Amino acid sequence: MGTKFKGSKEEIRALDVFIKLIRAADSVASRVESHLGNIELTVSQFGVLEALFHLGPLYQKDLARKILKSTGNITMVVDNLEKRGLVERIRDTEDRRHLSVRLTDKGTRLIRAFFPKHAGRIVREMSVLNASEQEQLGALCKRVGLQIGARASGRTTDRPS
Amino acid sequence: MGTKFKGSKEEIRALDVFIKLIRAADSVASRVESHLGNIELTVSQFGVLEALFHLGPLYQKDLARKILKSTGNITMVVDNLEKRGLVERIRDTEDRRHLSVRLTDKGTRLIRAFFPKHAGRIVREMSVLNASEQEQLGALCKRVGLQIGARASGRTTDRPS
DNA sequence: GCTAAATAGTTAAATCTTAAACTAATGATA
DNA sequence: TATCATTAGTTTAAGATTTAACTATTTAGC
Repeated sequence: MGTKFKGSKEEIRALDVFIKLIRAADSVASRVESHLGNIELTVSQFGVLEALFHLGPLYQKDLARKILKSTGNITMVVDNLEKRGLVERIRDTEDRRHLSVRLTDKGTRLIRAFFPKHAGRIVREMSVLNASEQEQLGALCKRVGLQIGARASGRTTDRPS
Repeated sequence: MGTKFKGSKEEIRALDVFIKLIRAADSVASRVESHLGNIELTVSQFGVLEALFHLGPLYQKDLARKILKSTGNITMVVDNLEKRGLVERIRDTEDRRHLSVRLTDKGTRLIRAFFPKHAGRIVREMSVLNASEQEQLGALCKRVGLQIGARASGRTTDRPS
């Protein structure tokens, strides 16, 4: 990237990788997510539907951790999905503090019809790398992401698994 | 990650790399940027100061491309930096549509004093990988980020360089 | 059983962000 | 020069996000 920073070899290398990592993620994500507008979903809304689709009903707390957003934000995201009849909240009878969020039939139909296109986009994005390169990238990302002493990812209490 | 998605080997691999890439970038960025609050700068504000520090005066258009934000957003970011006396706008006499943004002395002192700490954080983040691993990661990120047919990164007309 | 601490979720205020409409300036073309 | 298209930047409206304060509920210790 164009950064004309003068520092040690080590610094230059680290800064260069950092910016490439950030830009790659941003660029891939925005291409993959650019079609969400077609079904009137924000990235967060889609993330919630996707999580519920693959994992089944989840508490809002767990949704927040999954999509890397604050619990305050989840309240609004789920509100908006609920207004459109795509998900419903169910108060847990065991522990009444918990709200379980689950897909309605309408929500299930939407995500089931749409997810394959989404997955296809991701496959296409990643296809510039062959299988072994993809695995290398995944492994390296996992290591820098996990980082010893990693803090809350800026939000809530996310801990990449 | 916990995604219980059932698909082809290829799909599973691509989705897995995708989520690892997004999460790594998010997690590293939020740790590196978490200290910006100490000097009362947002991520975008810091990005502008850093770009001006390393590249010299830039037009707002170029700043937008550099920090991956819309030109509308740059107007506000530069407004806020200008209010604090960290940057100044200079109308280009050749082409009066352009506004050149440059660091004031105060802005230069701030970024000069602060940047080394920032760079240190990045070096520390990346130090879980050795030099050759860092270079591998950088090269792989560059390839997926550039992607053939890459569109606007969601904003304006950014094209990772 | 009470009380204190912890947890899940909501609300409100502040900020950031974008998209789209708009203004101003430039360039191209006749 | 008159007109049309393009470009840089600003403004506005709508929405997303976070933090912190708040409510409701549960758990643990006494």
